[in-house]
Amino acid sequence: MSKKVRVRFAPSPTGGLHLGGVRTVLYNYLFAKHHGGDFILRIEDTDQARYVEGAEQYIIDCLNWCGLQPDEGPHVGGPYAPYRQSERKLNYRQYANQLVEQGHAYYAFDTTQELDEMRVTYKTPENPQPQYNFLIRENMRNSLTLGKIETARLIREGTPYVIRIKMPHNEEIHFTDMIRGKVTFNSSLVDDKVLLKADGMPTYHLAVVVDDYLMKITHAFRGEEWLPSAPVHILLWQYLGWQADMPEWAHLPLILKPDGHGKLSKRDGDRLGFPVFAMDWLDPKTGELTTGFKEKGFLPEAFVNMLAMLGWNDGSEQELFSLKELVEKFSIDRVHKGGAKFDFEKAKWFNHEWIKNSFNATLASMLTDFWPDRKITNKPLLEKMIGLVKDRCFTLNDFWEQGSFFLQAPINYDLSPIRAKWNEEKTVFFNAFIEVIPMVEPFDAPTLEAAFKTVAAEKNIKAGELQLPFRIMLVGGKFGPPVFDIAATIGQAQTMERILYALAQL
RNA sequence: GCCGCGUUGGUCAAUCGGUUAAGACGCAUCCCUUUCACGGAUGAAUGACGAGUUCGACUCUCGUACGCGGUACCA
Repeated sequence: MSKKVRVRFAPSPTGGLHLGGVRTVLYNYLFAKHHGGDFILRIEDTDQARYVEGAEQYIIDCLNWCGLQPDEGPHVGGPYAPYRQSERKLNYRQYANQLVEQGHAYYAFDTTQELDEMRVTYKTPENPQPQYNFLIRENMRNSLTLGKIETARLIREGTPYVIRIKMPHNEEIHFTDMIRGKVTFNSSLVDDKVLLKADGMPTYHLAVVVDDYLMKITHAFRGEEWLPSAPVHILLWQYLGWQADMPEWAHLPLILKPDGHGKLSKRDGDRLGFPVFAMDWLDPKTGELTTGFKEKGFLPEAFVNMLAMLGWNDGSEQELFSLKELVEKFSIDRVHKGGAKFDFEKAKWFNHEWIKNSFNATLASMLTDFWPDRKITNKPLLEKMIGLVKDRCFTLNDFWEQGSFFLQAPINYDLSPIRAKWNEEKTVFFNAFIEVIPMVEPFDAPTLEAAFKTVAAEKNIKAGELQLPFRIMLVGGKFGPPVFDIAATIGQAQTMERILYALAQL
């Protein structure tokens, strides 16, 4: 019997959840669910310096919005609790000590200052960034150079120390990545990474391995930026004697900035005017607010759909997928190796498609949530309005711009396009038309249009010349769905009222 | 510098040795529409470069170039 699939998403609560992060979760989730497995959320909050209050809840909120609910996690519990690294502290030291006893790791007493000096001393044009490696560790203050007695003394005296992995000299380390195939590294080129920090917290390297083992993770997905540290993790799995349980790895391609090159960052969004976070993120330290896709008026389904297609497709021409369909069709071998540039125009297109395919009633309740300050009491009217304007809305925001005049009389009228050509005949026409409106039965678009044309013919004016004025009277500008649809939707009273108001202005 | 990973139109991308190299976004033109859009149609635009393997290479191999990532007591 094959073991059950268990994948985890392990963010560090240091700020907002950006596109790359959400896509990593998504692929984790899709893979787990596709194979009938569990999706686990683990919080990696060992980085005290960058830990941000509230970021964990924010991550959970984002996952909820996207519909990617974890099966296990700090807020839902599970058999391997706790799911926060900070609450698992004791475990890590135990394993780090084990590695030291086995000779795969050692104590290092070098101060920050000493490390800085080392980096300056050994810096050459050929080696601009010297590493704490098999060569240099011979010249540093660690248990390898100091000897047993001195090491024991320093520890007894409470000298701060870290535990570093002892990378072997000139060994081939290779592993199979589910996306990239076989990847090979030479151990001499990897430095002696710190495993346990002076404060007793593990670094990411120790923590992922220990946590993945203890939580029985079977598949590990992470960004491509982690590929260079994979050999450290592979070795740790071996040294700890857990090789048989090592998860399968998948290093996901990066999401790149639309212009130029490089990883997409928060700054790019600010600079180019689009969100890079799933939801609004208010940084409590700086007070800076970064807008999210949710608040920009994106449907979660569209957001997820768009992200899924940035680096994966099912090989067919289909582009629109629900989360359920994505789960059914996802396959890891179809994930791309190369990074993809983010394109906000395409993202909006996805949202537009999802808006068009959503029911009016669904959109109506979304909009009432989206506009908490705009008291919308007339739900049937809202739904009718949505039906008429949704084809032209790319985000939830657009609905107000495109359809607010259905819900309330326009505040600003731009009469300039008709003012120049205005004349007495037109005033006469509209006065006559108002008389007719109460008699139009039923008050629907075709009947009203017929009445409009009849009056125009009686008054000897071309109906075409009257349509633009009529539109502006109703909506305040040159936009919106067909005029008679608008009139029929807002009703007789509103139609007359708005004509009278505009007539007074003219 | 070193190591790793990449490279099909402007962007997302299909192709798993043989096609006129799909499709989508965006762009352009036309149609629809006496508003603005949506929509429909058409079009321009692609295999980084150089060798090799092969009857045949975008596809396999090698090299070059370029890009990205890493090179922290950050993840």
